[in-house]
Amino acid sequence: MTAIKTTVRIKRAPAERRAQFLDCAQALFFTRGYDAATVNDIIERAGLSKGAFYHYFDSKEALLDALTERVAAQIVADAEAVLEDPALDALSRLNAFLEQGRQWKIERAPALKSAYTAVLRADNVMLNQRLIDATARVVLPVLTDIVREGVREGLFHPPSPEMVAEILLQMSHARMSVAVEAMARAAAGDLDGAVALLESRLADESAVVERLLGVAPGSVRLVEPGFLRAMLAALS
Amino acid sequence: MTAIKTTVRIKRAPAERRAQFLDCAQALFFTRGYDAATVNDIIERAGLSKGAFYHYFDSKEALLDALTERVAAQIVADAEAVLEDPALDALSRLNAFLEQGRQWKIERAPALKSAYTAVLRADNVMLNQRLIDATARVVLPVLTDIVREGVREGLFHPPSPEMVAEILLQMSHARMSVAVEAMARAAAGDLDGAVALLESRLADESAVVERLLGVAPGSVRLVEPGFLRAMLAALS
DNA sequence: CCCTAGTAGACCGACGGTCGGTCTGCTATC
DNA sequence: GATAGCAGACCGACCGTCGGTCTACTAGGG
Repeated sequence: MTAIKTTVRIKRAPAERRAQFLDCAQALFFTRGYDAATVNDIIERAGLSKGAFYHYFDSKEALLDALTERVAAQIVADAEAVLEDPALDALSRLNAFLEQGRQWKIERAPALKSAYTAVLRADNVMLNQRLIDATARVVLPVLTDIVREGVREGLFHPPSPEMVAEILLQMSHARMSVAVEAMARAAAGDLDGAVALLESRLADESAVVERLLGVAPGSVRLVEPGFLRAMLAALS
Repeated sequence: MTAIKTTVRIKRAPAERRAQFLDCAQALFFTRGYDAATVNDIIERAGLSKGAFYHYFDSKEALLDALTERVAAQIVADAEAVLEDPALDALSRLNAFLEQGRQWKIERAPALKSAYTAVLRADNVMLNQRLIDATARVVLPVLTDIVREGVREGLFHPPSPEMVAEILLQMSHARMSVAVEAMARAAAGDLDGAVALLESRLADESAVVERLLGVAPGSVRLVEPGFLRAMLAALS
């Protein structure tokens, strides 16, 4: 009846296929957004079928979970060296961890702008929330440990280590919208304004963290001289 | 062919109809969730038609916006007396504002439990985010003003008034999940554990705020003796 | 040692059901 | 009779399902 279409079939290692779907989904989710990117879009980009998709993932949402999980796992993997180094005291470890984050941003600078704006779009809350949750699950324990370590070492004097770690993380999430605003300004030609905006935000954050940890001003390095300008210039 | 059904038509003031939709949607969104509650569910509950729905709202999302806007507006309206009272200094105003929040919770205690759990469900991120955004838009300026006022009065010494206000708000949002956990414990019979959990959380938050504002411990009243126990007992 | 029947599971794509949204036209009111 | 308010049949897009196909591998007979 219906003509049987014989398509070329290439078989690959399952893990590879999964990754292939995840890669395509990531690209689409971070540009069009989670809702706007349909399963058909994903399979088209992957050059695979509906059947293949649902062979590897129970649902579109399950794919999102797998994706955010992968991102979160990458973060701790990158930071492992810093987190395990026994030579560091708590403050150095915290600063090294923050530096790691800056490094991470430099490496993926090209993708960052579209990712940030995509994630913050009103119709893309799902992706944003899942990313926040997934990263929080892995980063929050790490931060809490560092703060507790600092307390043991007598370096930090926070009212509550857990709350301070939580606030540190929340501030970095809230910072995204400021970063988007800054990138917009930079794109509009106002590089100085953009730098100033983010710099003052980060200065405020630093002051808050230092106050909470009970350390001297300037101890916590949220911002590195020149970093913001280089970053914002590269992104516009 | 199909028999024409003549339904009784009741004419009402447009604002009233709008409110009717909003009421029904609110009830459904806070129980089933935003995605799960379909437009058909809403119009069925309201006893009205698709045509009526799309006569008053451009889309389902527009309805959500209107709903969150209404909630946010209610919050400032309730708090206006406290916010305008010129007799209060900044610390008293802050405490009065927090007390107002507690009062608000007592009044709507019956709906709170289901609302909290519904809002925090993974598949209900949209509702949660819109509520947070809408309330932030109205509450953040208010909090920032109070903190700035305290600085002028020489009562507060924050590293950054804006950041402190932001943190205050974020903590209260993050608190929701702790509250849900506490309500679960209370429902499981462990009222003491539930009270202890929330009490320690609020103590930590108070300590953080006091440290940030540079005021004496005990100055900020996030928790009132007996309030938590009464609340949790009523909810389980 | 090769050849082949048998099997697991990777992969296909038409189809179903649901849901947000549109459109035509009726109806009560002025 | 004109018009705003409203009814509900209808549309298209989407997610997820399902019967089935095709490839790679394995086991056992020649």
